[in-house]
Amino acid sequence: MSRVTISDVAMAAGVSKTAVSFAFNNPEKLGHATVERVLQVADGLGYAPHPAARALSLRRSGTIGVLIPQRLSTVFANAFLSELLQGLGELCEKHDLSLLLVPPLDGSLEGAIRAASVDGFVSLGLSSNDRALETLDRLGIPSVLVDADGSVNHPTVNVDDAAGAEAAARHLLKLGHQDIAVIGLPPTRSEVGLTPTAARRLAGYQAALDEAGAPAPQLVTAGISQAAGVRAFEAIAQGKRRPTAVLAMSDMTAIGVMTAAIQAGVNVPIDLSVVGFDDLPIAAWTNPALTTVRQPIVEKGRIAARLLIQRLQGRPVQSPSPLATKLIVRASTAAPRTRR
Amino acid sequence: MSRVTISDVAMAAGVSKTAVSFAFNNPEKLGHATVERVLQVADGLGYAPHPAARALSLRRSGTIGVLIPQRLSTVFANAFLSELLQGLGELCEKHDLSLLLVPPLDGSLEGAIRAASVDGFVSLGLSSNDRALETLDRLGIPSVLVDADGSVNHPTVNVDDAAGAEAAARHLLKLGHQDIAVIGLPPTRSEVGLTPTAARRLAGYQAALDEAGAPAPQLVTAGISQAAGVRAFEAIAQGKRRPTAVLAMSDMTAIGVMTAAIQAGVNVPIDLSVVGFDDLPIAAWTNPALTTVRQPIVEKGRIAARLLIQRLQGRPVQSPSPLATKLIVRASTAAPRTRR
DNA sequence: GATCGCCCCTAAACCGCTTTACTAAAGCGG
DNA sequence: CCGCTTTAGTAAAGCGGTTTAGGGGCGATC
Repeated sequence: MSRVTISDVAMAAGVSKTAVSFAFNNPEKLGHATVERVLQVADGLGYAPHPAARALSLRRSGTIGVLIPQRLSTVFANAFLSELLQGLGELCEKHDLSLLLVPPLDGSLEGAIRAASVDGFVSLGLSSNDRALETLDRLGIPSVLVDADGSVNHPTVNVDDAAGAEAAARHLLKLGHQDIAVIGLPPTRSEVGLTPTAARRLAGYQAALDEAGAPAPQLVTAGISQAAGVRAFEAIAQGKRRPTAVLAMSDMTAIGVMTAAIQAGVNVPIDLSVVGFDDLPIAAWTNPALTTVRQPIVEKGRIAARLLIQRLQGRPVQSPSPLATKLIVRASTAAPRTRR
Repeated sequence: MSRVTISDVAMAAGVSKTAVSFAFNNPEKLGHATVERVLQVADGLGYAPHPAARALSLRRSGTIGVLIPQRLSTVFANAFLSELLQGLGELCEKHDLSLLLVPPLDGSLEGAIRAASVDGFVSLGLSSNDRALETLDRLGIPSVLVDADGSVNHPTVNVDDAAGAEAAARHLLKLGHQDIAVIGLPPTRSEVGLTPTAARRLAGYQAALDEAGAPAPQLVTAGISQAAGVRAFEAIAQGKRRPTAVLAMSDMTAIGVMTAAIQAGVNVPIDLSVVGFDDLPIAAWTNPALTTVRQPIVEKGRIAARLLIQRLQGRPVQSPSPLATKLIVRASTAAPRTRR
């Protein structure tokens, strides 16, 4: 009782395999009556072409992979990926493509890449020296990079992280903050360095602080989860000089910091200002509502998908210029309580 | 400059294709030296077995599909799927499986099912009369159902929706509410009726109301997005008799209702109590924090993945009993302002 | 009446891998 | 030195589709 194959249909309809294939894919090559009959028989038998066989023969799978440098349980705890998938999904559905989530396999992204039956990849947060990129190139799989370094080989979709970060830092400086802590994103995997986005945001913060002659910020690294933010707050709170403001590179981390701060009796924003990054939907709903840097994540997904689809169709593509970011001031930031 | 195949490696290493295959998959069948040499050559050439060819030959793809009855852009606007994917992802990564997102193709789930190269499906929200289920059966693809009707053919993972809903309604009744509106989930696709979860929750609400002898609730149907919640509030507000409380079947919808209510100058919870369903992380962060029914979504994903993996390994599985739900009382519910 | 062209349809090659069945050579006990 | 078991490797047959090249029939053309 194994699967119905094309041969079964051919036999039952009294035609060749070719005819069956044509009936589905090139009906104009066959007489009208034959097409009808074949389709009828196929339907009766419950025939569906085997996707892997089809992919092998056609040299395309109708699937695009989303290369995710972290474990799914980690990355789905942050709505960033959900937003991106909304954008990707929109375009993919329009072009009858499926999305394959490709996280590291046994810790190795390269292994996961090799094993994935996809026509192309949308890769997240890869730095240009990542070996995964090399693997993609060697296998010749078309790829579009999101949140990456500039790459010569691949179209890349980025936002203006530096400008956004700079605006965030300026906002705090203008409010009068001097003691600022920065909560950075960790490297996504042990073997690679700072994430491209993290590097750019850090540079943005730094540029604003330098320009204002502010002291170097305390730098803590934390994951992208709320729990990581809680730990980051604890790390900061232990320091000898308590900052009056925190710049976080992710909304979820910022929320974790707020949670922990409020829990510890610290008033946000009076005693501690907090700024996030991303402007996820939840940012508008926290209490106090989160001041953060908005980046158009859904749009990023749409653009990435569009570029990849264009590449798959053989059309030339070029990277768009970085998308604009925008500081959204809400209630989690205020002037520090006292300036001495 | 096409892809390096197993033949290329065989030729370069001076052995047969069989030997190359063995070197990767059954090294013990070959001399140690040969294995070494083949692997060396393969690595030098940048060889990776073609996934589709492998899938065709092995009759397994190493991928499990997540059957999603709605468009990705819709469904990812609600954190439910993210949570579920955390659970699914956890188990899948452990077993070296990838996840393929399978939304309807041109509106047809069945078409999407046929086209997906997967070893099994985790299907969301399918009612037992859904034609998609029939398709799954005919193709003989192992499946596990989540949030479905009880099914004889497939293991099913459910939560105790009715009890959760009943608890939510009781909570409102105990506070003194009599005029209650229910915001139901819409059918996921036009051709099917009420979602199984929606039906069970509705039954739960109804049971509590009947028991208390409360009047029949006003019933509005709205999507699972915040925007849908906003529209639902507007629909309710237009009615002649304004309810003092709202039971929503989804947190996002509930949040939309709160947004719209507050926007319209209605005080939540004083003038309007709102109860959600799911207890997504965001529910704790809204202002006021949302009273809602907690269901263990991540755990649901874990269990579904575990069951499916067991089925794929040929081990017998049986549906677990429905997982417990729990009413989480926060700040969005209170006694109605005045009882006449 | 032979030739051509057109319409339908098919045989067979191919996509790239796995695996069964088999062979040649080596090892070994008697 | 012979027959028997291992060892090390191979040829070929799948897996289930698509596609190229071509064959048979038949009406139109010359």
